[in-house]
Amino acid sequence: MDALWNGSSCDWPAPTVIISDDDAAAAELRRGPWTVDEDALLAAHVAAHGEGRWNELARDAGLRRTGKSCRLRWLNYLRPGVRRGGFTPREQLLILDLHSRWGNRWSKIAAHLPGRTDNEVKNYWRTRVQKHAKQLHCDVGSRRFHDAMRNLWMPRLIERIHADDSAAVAANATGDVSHFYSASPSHELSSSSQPAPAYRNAAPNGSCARAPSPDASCVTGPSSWSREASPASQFQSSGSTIAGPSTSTELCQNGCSSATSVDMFDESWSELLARANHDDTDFGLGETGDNWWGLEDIWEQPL
DNA sequence: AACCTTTTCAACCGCATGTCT
DNA sequence: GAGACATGCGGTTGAAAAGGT
Repeated sequence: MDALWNGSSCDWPAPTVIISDDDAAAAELRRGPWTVDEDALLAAHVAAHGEGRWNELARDAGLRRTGKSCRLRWLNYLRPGVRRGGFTPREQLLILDLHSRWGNRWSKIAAHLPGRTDNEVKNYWRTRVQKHAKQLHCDVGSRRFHDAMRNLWMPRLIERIHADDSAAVAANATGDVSHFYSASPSHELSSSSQPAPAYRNAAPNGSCARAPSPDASCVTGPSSWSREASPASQFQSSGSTIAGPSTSTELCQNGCSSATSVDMFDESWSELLARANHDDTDFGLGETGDNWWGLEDIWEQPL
């Protein structure tokens, strides 16, 4: 295989690779980071011809990329509504909850986080959550770690969510956040009356500035509130009275308007470590079944 | 300032599944 | 039904950025 760096108008060039001798003139495919020109080309062709048939699109657009690469670039970066930047506390809470239910079903989890991609969720889990499990000297699938999540991190997230809500209310001087905690599952992504999400301004400290992008903002297009129908009904609490959002969709919808993004682990970790390192602390939990830290349980806990 | 280590995340890979002929 | 091709998914990689010494 013959790889070489191919200069371009981008900040950094992408290498090209010869796939096989049989592919003759069309054999050179670019790999690595996408250039601004490539992004523009891809976006223009998707706008003109729609998504799908990626191999054909790549060929027609003159992009020396595989169809797979084009699809990935579009879905993870160029697609309208893609959000970038740190996860809000609500999003973090939702990820923890949904992962406890579904495991590494990243695309399924991401589907409940408007504008977030499976890649982002997956990266979050691997870099943040697994890192802290490692610090605890346990596996993310272990009871010990689940208990730590349930008793320290998730309550902290909820506290933070409440604090953010209160701050938002104070700022808006409306004095009413009851809609945030409505037990009704009617708050769906497709709501046409959804106000412009505040998350457009929520990207923390330039976290979206790394990759070459034609778009300086961290949202590449219109909000994706109505992007898809969400199976929110499966998250409704099972008849119990809960203090928080009744559905994950609701949780995320509200969370996406949160203006802050903080890794709550960082805030509570010294405490967590102190407790966890004190022999085999079990955090005083009894057996709660397979779903150790589902949202329904968390919301019912006194803070 | 220079070097080294760690963290982050975009992009790639292989495999599974779906769709078309 | 079989084969070819397209698409989607989850795991992994590697380079840039950030942090530490």
